[in-house]
Amino acid sequence: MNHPRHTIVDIAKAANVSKSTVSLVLQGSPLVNKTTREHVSKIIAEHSYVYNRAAAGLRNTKSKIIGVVVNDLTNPFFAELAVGIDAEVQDAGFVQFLAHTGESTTRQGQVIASMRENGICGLIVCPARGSRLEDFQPLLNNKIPVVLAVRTIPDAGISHVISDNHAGVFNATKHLHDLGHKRIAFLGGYADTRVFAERFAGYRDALFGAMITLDPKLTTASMPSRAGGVIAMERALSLPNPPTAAVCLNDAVAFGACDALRAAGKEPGKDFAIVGFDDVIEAKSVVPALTTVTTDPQGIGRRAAQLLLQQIATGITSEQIIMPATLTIRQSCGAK
Amino acid sequence: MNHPRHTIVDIAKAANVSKSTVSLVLQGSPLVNKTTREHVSKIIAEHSYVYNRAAAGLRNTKSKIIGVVVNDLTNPFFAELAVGIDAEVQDAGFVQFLAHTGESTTRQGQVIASMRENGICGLIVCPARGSRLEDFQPLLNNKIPVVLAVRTIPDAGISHVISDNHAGVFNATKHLHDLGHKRIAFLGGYADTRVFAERFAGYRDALFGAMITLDPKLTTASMPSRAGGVIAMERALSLPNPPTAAVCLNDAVAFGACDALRAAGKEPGKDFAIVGFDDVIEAKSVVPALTTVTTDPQGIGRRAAQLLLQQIATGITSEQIIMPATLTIRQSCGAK
DNA sequence: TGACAAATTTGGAACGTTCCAAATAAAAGG
DNA sequence: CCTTTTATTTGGAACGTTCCAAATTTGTCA
Repeated sequence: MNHPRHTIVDIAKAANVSKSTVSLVLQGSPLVNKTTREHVSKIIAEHSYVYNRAAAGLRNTKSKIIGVVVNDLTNPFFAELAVGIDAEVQDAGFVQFLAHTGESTTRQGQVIASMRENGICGLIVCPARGSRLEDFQPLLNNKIPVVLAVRTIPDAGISHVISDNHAGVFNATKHLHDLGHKRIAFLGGYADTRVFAERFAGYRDALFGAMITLDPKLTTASMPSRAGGVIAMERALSLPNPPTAAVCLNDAVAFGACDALRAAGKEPGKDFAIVGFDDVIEAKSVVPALTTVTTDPQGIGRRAAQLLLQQIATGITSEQIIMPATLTIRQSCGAK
Repeated sequence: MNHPRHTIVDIAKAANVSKSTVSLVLQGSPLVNKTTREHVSKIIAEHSYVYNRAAAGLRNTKSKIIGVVVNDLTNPFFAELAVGIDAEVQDAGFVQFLAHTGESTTRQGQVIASMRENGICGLIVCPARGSRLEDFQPLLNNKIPVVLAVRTIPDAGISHVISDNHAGVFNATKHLHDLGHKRIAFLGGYADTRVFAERFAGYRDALFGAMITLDPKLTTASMPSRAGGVIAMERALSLPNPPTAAVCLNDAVAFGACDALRAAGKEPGKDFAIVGFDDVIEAKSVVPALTTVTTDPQGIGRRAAQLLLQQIATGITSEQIIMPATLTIRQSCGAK
């Protein structure tokens, strides 16, 4: 039962044809005669021959391997994204190297280098915080397409697929205003990140549209995590004239904000309106269910993969795609 | 700025040495003179040369690529598992193909075949439901190590790393009994799966140890999902002599069971004790926080990767590893 | 300084494919 | 039946590396 690994030459010998013919059969070339093809195919199956793609790639440089680098697979949002990419990549007959960086740019550099040595023909990255254009320049210099997903790098001109942060937060803020709130906070995140800038702009513009002057005290930066949410909310509640509602940078911050509210004896959704961003899976099962901005991570993944595959096929043409982000109203905003 | 892709020969030419010397430098061989090494290294850096691992692999067959196949990346449990594998694999200087099967054995077959063509030297699989030994036989015939994670295939003798389902549920059941419960249900899952069999055995044996005769009516099979949990609990509650506590196949079922309890006007943790299995991330943040069996998916992943790497290095020796599963007591069981 | 040993460097074959140009076989046309 | 055309098949070079055996350089010691 222990078959040794066969090569195209073994098959050729067994089928009594030349290796070229076997190669042709493997590629499904129309040049080879029907009977020959059938005969050779049979031998191939019998020998449980395995095609060696690496060897093939040596001649014609276009591999069918793409690299996928994700900053945090543990986060359901990014896991969904990876699944979306995977689906598209598999359907196209490609295979993917997937690596997790845990927000480490060092790790990111290492895995990208390794993937390059292993001959990827394209790369999809959710860049780790602090990534710079230089981190991807070597790829681009070699005309290896790169697509950034979810996060982008300012002014780099690299293709990307991100969600509509501005519109999402704009609508979330507007919704809170429509519910009658006048003092709406913006909680969590750090101002030097792209995501913060875009979401904050949505908040600012919605307030402007509602004729509310922006009170800088109502914007509290913090880590974009649950712990950060606690801190941000505590600070907001301690203001002389505290807010009655808050838009949070993301769902994790929103959960933390709820924790802090309860600790202060307020019930989220009743005494205070909370909106998140991302619509992670817990959002709908938590109590009160979180009103949040829904993005479609699988969709972003699919789109990023499509974009990359297209660039691989037809050469590089940078393209920026913005995916819709819609408000999903649940209990935490207090809407009926 | 547009560097073409250089080869070892280009470097040799530029450095005025033979390609063999460059190869030696790349491998960090002690044979090459210090000055030469430095000179060549400099040229390599200047030319931003990228090593071609595929070409190298052509001669010495041992690639540094492993395949990872996961049935459902969307499930945080498996995402964590993937991260654990990833960490170990990266540290060992390997790179991984990762694919998601979505429980489709067809998809699984395709990706494994594809990975094989791409020259993986080992494979870690969380097999899709319904996987058979034959699905992995070709790999094994070629002496490519395979490690199953989380799920196993009966009597296949393939290496695996799973968690201690029996002990986990045994302790969970015992805990409920210690809290005074006499009628304890076992909810969710289908009897023809391995996981069900093992967890159910833990339940059965704990009851036996507590001198409680097993009432078959208290075991309700259903889909191992939240929806399945709802159905299973509804059925349990409709019994003439309903249970007062339940061990659920996994956390998803437990969440569904809570939904059904509330629908029936009972509060989980107060009027009814619930225990889950897996300790998914939501478990601790949900209300009431879920008492559940904690496994360490990252740890399982790491261990599986270690096992695989060891088998790759030293040849195949099948090994079965069982990782501990401990009870994490929170609110849903009603313990003080 | 010459002989020998040790250290370093080097061509070329090999790995499993593809692709080209050329060879061969089969079919068609006169 | 011979020539042309068309259909099929086929060696060999090439891809970028490694590894071996052999060549070359350097160092040591009498």
